[in-house]
Amino acid sequence: MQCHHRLTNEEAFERLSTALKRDGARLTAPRKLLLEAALKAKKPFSAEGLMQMAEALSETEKSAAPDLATVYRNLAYFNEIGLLARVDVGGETAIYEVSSKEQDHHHHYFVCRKCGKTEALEACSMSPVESVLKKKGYHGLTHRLEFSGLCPGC
Amino acid sequence: MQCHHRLTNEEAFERLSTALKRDGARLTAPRKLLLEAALKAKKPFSAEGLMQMAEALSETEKSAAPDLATVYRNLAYFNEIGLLARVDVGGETAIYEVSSKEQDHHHHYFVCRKCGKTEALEACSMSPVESVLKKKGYHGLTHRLEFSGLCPGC
DNA sequence: TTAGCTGCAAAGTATTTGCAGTGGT
DNA sequence: ACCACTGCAAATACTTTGCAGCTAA
Repeated sequence: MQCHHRLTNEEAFERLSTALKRDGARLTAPRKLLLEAALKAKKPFSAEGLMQMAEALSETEKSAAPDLATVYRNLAYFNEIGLLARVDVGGETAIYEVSSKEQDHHHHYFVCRKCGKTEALEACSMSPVESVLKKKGYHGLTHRLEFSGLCPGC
Repeated sequence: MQCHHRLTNEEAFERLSTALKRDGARLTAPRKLLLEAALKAKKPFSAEGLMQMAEALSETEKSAAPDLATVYRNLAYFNEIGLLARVDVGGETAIYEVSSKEQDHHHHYFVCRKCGKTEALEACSMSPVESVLKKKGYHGLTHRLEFSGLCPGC
């Protein structure tokens, strides 16, 4: 199993247009700009962060930067259709990242209970739980394994 | 490996008093009330939720219910000393639960990306990653495995 | 007695919502 | 033309912080 293989731009836009058609939703300029910004991101981002990235892009394109409320609304939509995945790492702000190509994509983190330091881990171990979920009717699965405790310095 | 074996009340209070001594901190009435409330909880709780539970208890004891700010301060302290563990399940509010007896305690959840429905899972699979972390100097480890996707109804 | 802790109130940050106007399809 | 979507602004939710008085050790 492979980790961290994100969707390509083409795959992402195709997934979006399929969902849009299905939902009777529209491909607006802010929507497109936000997805482009998300795809360029090298790290998970917050709503605020995505808006700033879109802001930077909007100078290239002729459109204006999207409003924060619009960012939140689209983040929710992208998450719902599986384009982005919400990643809850200890902090107070919700952060997102582009979903992986594989259904069984997952992430490993370590979060220090004291200083909040986060470290990404490499090792992978696929859980047998996922197959149980699939049998129950869950779909579009993603999973995340997070460790917490105290880091060497704390 | 066993799951969901929470600390007993005695163990919890002993862990607290040890930490208090070490930190030069004090066992105050609100602190005690909050821990008692947390220990009685049958489900993970938010700051608001813990305050309400403490409120209920405070009628039995003769003390008053703690202020919300005090709840947040103690939640942070309890989390730091490993008495409680912060559990980030999709939502916007931080929730906590009483830590397990074992160091390698973990939780399995499924969170629906659309309706937010959360389901607790039973299966366990210990990750080999934890031993790597221990070698690196991390301690007081806990881990959590969370699945997300769409539930049968969505 | 001396800090740590608390309640209260105010500030700060994150996220959501109402609404009138704009723009995809 | 219809209706989803947007920007703007206000509302809401959550969490943190400052401070003066209280109290455990």
